Amino acid sequence: MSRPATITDVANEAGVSVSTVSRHLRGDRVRAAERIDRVITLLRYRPSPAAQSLKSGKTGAIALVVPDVANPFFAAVVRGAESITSQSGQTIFLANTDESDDRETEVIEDLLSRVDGMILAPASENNPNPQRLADAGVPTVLIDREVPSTGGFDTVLIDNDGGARSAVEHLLAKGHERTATIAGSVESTPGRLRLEGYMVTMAEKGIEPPADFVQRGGFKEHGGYQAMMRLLALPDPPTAVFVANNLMTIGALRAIKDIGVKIPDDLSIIGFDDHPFSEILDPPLTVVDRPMEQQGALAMRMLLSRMNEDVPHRATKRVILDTHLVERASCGPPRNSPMSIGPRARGP
Amino acid sequence: MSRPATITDVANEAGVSVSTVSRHLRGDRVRAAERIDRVITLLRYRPSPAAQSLKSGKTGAIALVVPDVANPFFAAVVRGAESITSQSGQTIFLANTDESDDRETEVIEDLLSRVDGMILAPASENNPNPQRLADAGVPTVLIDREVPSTGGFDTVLIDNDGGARSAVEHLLAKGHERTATIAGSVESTPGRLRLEGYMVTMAEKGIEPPADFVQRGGFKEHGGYQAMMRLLALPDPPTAVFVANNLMTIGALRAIKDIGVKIPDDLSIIGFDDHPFSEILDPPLTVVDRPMEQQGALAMRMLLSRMNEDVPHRATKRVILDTHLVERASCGPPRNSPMSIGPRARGP
DNA sequence: GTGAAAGCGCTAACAG
DNA sequence: CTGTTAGCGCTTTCAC
Repeated sequence: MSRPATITDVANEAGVSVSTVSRHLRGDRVRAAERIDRVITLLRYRPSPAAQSLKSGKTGAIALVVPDVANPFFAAVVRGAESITSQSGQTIFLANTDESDDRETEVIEDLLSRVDGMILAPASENNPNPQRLADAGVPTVLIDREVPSTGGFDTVLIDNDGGARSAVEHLLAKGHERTATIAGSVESTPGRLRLEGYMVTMAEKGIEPPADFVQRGGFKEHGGYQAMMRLLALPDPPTAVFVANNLMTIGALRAIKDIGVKIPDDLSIIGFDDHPFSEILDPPLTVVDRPMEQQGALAMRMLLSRMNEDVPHRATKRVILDTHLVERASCGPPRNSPMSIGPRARGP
Repeated sequence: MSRPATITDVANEAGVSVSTVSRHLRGDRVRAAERIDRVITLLRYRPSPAAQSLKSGKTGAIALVVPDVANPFFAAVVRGAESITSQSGQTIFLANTDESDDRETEVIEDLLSRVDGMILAPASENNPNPQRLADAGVPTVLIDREVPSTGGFDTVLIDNDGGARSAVEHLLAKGHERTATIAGSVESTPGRLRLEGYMVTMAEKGIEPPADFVQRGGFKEHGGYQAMMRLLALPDPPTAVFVANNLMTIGALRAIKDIGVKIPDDLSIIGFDDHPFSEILDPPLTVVDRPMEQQGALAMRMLLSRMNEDVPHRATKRVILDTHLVERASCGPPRNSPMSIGPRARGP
């Protein structure tokens, strides 16, 4: 518990110079290798990251900045990213922005000079933070969300539009002309694109949903609850709802339970992002799923290769992963529709 | 995007010495204050954390090391801890150990010299990592889990034993002599104590559960699934199960669904740790809950005060937070029991 | 109030 | 292969 040993302590104790110790540490062959190793363990020597990075300009760390660590999607992204770095010897610093641009600014300012690279899921699209990173020369890859105004970032997205489309088409195919949506934060890429996917798909079928059928939920459970409550209170409520993310879906389902609406008889519901509990709900939840860990792993691979680059300005990569529909049992035909005749039908 | 500005650049540009700039930055009154500020923004100057900590020995960062960021409990702990640091100007580095001692060792070795303090939920109780931190002189507070062998840490626990007891007593009160448990990792504090709570409470009622009634689930969803499958495959299965954490409960419920067992008619189930989805399950899940964010906030407060300490060896604090039972509808009387007579009874 | 200068622990020339 | 030495950017005496 005394003062931590420095490289000088090791050198003295081993009877060599600091450069020899340093070389040995970096992998060069040295005569005193064994002796140095012995002294290192004896003294519990650990190189000081501060000194190393002051000298080298490298920190050996990567930041992973996400809006919500508690969201199972981002937890999966973290797992995916970690699975890649475990090879590379880089440390990951995880940070949470709570879906707030301001918090994100703070976090980034703080991490900026402590890391060699950053994976960022920006809280919103019109947000100067990624540009800040670019200005500071920190290699950055954007994940799940992009910032159109300031190009030049490698990005790993999913097909939000296509995912939303497949969800809405699924509902439409069951006969739900009265399909509503609970959108996330439309300032963010997934929020905007999933809403767009809903609107466009509806329009293609010649349906113009009433304004009330588009509710905002802000990506959090509470927002999903409120939004569903508003939908259910409508004089002429929807027969189906597309909820644009996992957390909001939990909230929406709570509202549905509180009101006593029956799924799928009274209301069909489809979520975005799968979750282990989707299967154990009653009825099991139909969702749009996507390769979450893969998204994290890919982003990390892209970042690593970007960081190891000699020429800093290679062309920008933008990859879009596919979603797929996992059909379970939360979507049925609307009540009173011709399609609802059958064992499940209950109406007059 | 050129070389980041240093304090020397600022000093030159402002026409003062570096020490004046440094003093201004640290809050001293300086004549050139305004001019310096202007130059700082002009040059986008940011002090280098590496240089600062090399000089001062402080890093301005705190590590929060948990076994599983994806577990909603730890996500809540993170939120709680962040709510405290946002005042203190410290950065939080979050790290994941995946419930593995070895991974934890790596992570800690890596973070050791990058932070001023650490909040750690050790993967297991017989694990040298906390001792490693103590040896290195890093102020540490343990959360949720302790390491009995090496005392001397401030610790924030919950009443695992009492929580388990209340769960088992709840089941017993409904008439379930045949109560089984799905335990977490018994190498960890909560795993060990919750199992102990189960055993002791059963014993007090004069019940000795068959060996098969104690299943290990390792705190992950998959383990809970497997464990419940084994329980359900028993020639004489339990009528109630106490599952020792949230993730395993999801797995257990999946197994129950797969097999087609009905809750609570065929089987009662009680979980540990509440979750938003507990309410939307059918039937809603009865659980033992605890103040999660508070646990994180408290740990951070204790760490901060420990870090600001002059005398390094104040007496160790150990706080234990209470749990409470949230009764919903997943526990009923056992089938065929006298208590099951009533509207819910279905047996012969 | 201010500036000059030493030095935190390490790496990377540069000489041997 | 090895040792000497000059900083990396910053804080902090120490003198003014």
